[in-house]
Amino acid sequence: MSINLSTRELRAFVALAQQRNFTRAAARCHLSQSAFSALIKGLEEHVGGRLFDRTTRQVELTVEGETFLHAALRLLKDAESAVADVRDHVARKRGRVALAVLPSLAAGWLPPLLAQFHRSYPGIELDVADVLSDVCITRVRSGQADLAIAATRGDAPELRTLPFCTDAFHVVCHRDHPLAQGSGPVQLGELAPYPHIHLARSSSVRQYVDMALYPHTLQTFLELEQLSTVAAMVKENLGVSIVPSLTLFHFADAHLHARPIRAAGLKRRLFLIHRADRTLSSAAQGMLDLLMQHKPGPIPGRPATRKTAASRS
Amino acid sequence: MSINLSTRELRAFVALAQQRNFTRAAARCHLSQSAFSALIKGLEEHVGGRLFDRTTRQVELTVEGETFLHAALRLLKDAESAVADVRDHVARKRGRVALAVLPSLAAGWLPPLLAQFHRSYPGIELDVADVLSDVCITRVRSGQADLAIAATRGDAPELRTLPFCTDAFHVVCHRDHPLAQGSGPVQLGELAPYPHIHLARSSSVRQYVDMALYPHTLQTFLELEQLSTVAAMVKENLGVSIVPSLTLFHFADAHLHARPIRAAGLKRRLFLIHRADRTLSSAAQGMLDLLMQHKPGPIPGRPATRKTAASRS
DNA sequence: CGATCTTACGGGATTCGTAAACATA
DNA sequence: TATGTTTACGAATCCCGTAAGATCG
Repeated sequence: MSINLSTRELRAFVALAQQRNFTRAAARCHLSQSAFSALIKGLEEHVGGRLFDRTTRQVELTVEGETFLHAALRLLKDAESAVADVRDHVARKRGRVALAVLPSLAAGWLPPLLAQFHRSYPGIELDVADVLSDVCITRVRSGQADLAIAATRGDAPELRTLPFCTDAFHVVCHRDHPLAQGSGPVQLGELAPYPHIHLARSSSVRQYVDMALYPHTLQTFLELEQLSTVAAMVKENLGVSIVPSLTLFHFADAHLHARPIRAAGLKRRLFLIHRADRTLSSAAQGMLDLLMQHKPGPIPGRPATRKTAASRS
Repeated sequence: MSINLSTRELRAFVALAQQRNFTRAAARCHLSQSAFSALIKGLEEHVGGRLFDRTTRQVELTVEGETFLHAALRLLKDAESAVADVRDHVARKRGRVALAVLPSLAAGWLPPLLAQFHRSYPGIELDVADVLSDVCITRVRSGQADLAIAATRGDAPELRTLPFCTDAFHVVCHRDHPLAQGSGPVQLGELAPYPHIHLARSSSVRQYVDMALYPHTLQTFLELEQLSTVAAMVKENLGVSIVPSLTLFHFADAHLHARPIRAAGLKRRLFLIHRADRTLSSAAQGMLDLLMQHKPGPIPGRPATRKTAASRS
């Protein structure tokens, strides 16, 4: 019933249809003329009818062969492009990688890495969602993202969570603020007296700080959505703000001052998350390798140089 | 470089992609599990990358495999339909036959045969050109028609001409005309005294008659294009007309009378013509067989019953 | 430990190439 | 007769199935 048909047969058929000569077509297929003849004969039996009219002097397509020629050409083209597609994807000449990354990393640390990735694999489409941790994880679970970098572990069984890096906190203030006197680390307790400006959406920062200060609390003066707004407010000396060290690039301004906070355990851990039940595409694996090689170092804004690559076998 | 890919491999791939289990997929392909495993392995080497992630417990498509699955499904469908196309054409379930037939035959003798052909092969499209001999032959030479029935031989080397039948001539006149006295054959000489109505376009008739009468000639009274007009004129008793016997059905009328003409060599020969350098399509061969089996007999309007079939091996 | 995929290996079918037979212009 | 296709046949290759090995849950 359902027959077997190979691209070799199709190529032989097309060669003969074009050359109209067994000997030349056989040579083009790197076959002896007799093997080629047998191959065509077999193909004709497969498809169930003669495809060529042949005398010793002339080889011509039959009407049926002519209709088959069109199909054969298209099949060959499609088959070759299908295989080329797979090869291109494996070779990272084509493909797509979708990332879900915390906004703090997405704006500061990620861009140069994406640029590097794009230089290496210019054919790969990139899709970055700069979203908060739980959305990052949701995206990976649903398959919308291949990789996520989030501040929480992915606890679903189908997810794999790799420790990525740790992020400390800095306090930022106006250069005229009392805290701007020194440039070294400050104790968390020193911050209590001052009005604070918080980033509402990244409530995880708030939780970390509250936990570390307990039973003391900070004076919340203002809650904002955007880090850049926080920076503007601090620049007006309306208060100080505790921010993840990786977001300090938002506060690179002559009127602002930043100091690291020294407090036991006051740091957040970031994780790289992907699905465990589906291997990463070749392109996504390449992205993972690159990200792991360039984890943010302990000093924000200065990439670590030691290699901690995880490579596919 | 260019690889070999067979529908067997594709079917195996699709089976595994759907079953996600080597053992079951192997069974579906009527293969041992080990042979199936090797086949998939070979396919993966062919396309140049892993298509499945497999542990002993789970078999899943890789991202690359998923893109390949779409292509594989389409390739299989196309390949099967291509083969089915050829088989349908060979089995005369589909196809097309183009005929070029003299108008005399096309209107009277051909229609019931086409009806019979269509009953036998309802999927075959038919194209009939009712044109004069030289156009018939031109159409076959140019490939516009598969078969022609014409009054002249096709003398080009790429044409094959089969004797088809001979056609005598009748004289038709009004029932009140002197010639209507008898019903048996008339001598050609008996016609000379009467004014004649000729069919201008089928000048071959004229040539035959002139040749047979030489050195005498007929009194040409009127030249017309359409046989039906000739019939109408004769019905008004404006003259008599010599027409090929096969066209007598145009003159089946109570007011008209027809008598065969007896004259040595006064008959035209009809030929069936097709290209010799291209075999007929299966459908056209079927048509040829049918036509040859039902050649018009010596008495017009009554199909011959003896079989003179020419069959393909 | 059980289910499942992979590897090893002998036997069998397929396919190849050389050479002779055959066909057509 | 010369060119080109088909047939014949031994040899190499490929593919299949059985059985043992490896791996994951």
